[in-house]
Amino acid sequence: MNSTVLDQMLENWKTALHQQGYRVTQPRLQVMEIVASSETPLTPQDIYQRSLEMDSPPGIASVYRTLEMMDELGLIQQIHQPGGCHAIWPALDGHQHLLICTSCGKMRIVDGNEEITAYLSNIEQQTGYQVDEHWLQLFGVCQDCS
Amino acid sequence: MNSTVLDQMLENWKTALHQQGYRVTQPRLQVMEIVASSETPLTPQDIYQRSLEMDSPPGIASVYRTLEMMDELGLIQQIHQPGGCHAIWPALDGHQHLLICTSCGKMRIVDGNEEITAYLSNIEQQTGYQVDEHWLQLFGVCQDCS
DNA sequence: TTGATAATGATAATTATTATCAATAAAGGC
DNA sequence: GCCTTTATTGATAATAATTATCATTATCAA
Repeated sequence: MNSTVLDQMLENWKTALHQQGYRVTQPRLQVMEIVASSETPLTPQDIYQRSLEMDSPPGIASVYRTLEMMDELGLIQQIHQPGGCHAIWPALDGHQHLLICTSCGKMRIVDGNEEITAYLSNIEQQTGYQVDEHWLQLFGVCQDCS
Repeated sequence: MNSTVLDQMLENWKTALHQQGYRVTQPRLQVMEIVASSETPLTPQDIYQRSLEMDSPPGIASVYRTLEMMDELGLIQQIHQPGGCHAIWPALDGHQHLLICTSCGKMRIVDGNEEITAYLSNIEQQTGYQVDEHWLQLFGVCQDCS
């Protein structure tokens, strides 16, 4: 992310805060700058650690508060990585794609793996990456709940 | 998940433990039964809470230990839900699919959204669910790292 | 410049997870 | 079926992450 793009992103974010009636404060700017300029996804703790190298760094509580606000405004997204999260489900045969009802929590397996496999091959060719793993999870409302 | 399927799953899991030299203990069976019979993904804490209704429930440490073991054996998978995890990334325009290098952590956006959109329509028709949200994340090794 | 108040920092409280270690129970050999 | 070995457990301490509290501070509209 080059400097111009970064500046643009920060400007957009500041505008979003203003539009929603949030104050543009020093701690918020510091967190936003770290998030915008990172090459990799960062945890709140990562962000706090990096902020400590700045002059008068924000408190840890402000880091969390700023991230929560940015999430509400849709300025950031959460990235889910292997080894990260916590909910458990039996591993049935092979790789599966899950459809979770956001109302009742029920899950079901969806098929159509061939289409995804084809999609992944395309991606590998386009990017030169070797894709070892993928997650596809769908969230929606089941017939019982809608 | 009906009773026969559940029993079969528990049998398979017990066999897996034996084959890997793990003992089949009461606490492990209790955790496995809860996981196998649940209609929804459960957190370790959920599982612990449910276990408290059983006779001589396992300690919380055994719940974590059992889940860790089951994960190593591939008996369970982790489910990642909105609001759950912790790594942060700027939300760029619209919905995006992310390709993360498991070696250096770098991310890139992949395209091909049309294919995924078509796939999702199929799913909606097949299942009757209204799919509101989806996550597709790819993990692999980038050219620099391989 | 000032006043109202949103936001902050410091820190306490809460929650989740992992580590420790003496006591216990699973499983193979008899 | 009973021993013996030792993997596993439970209780709990330690660690880590997140959230809540509240007096003080800084933003920003007037």
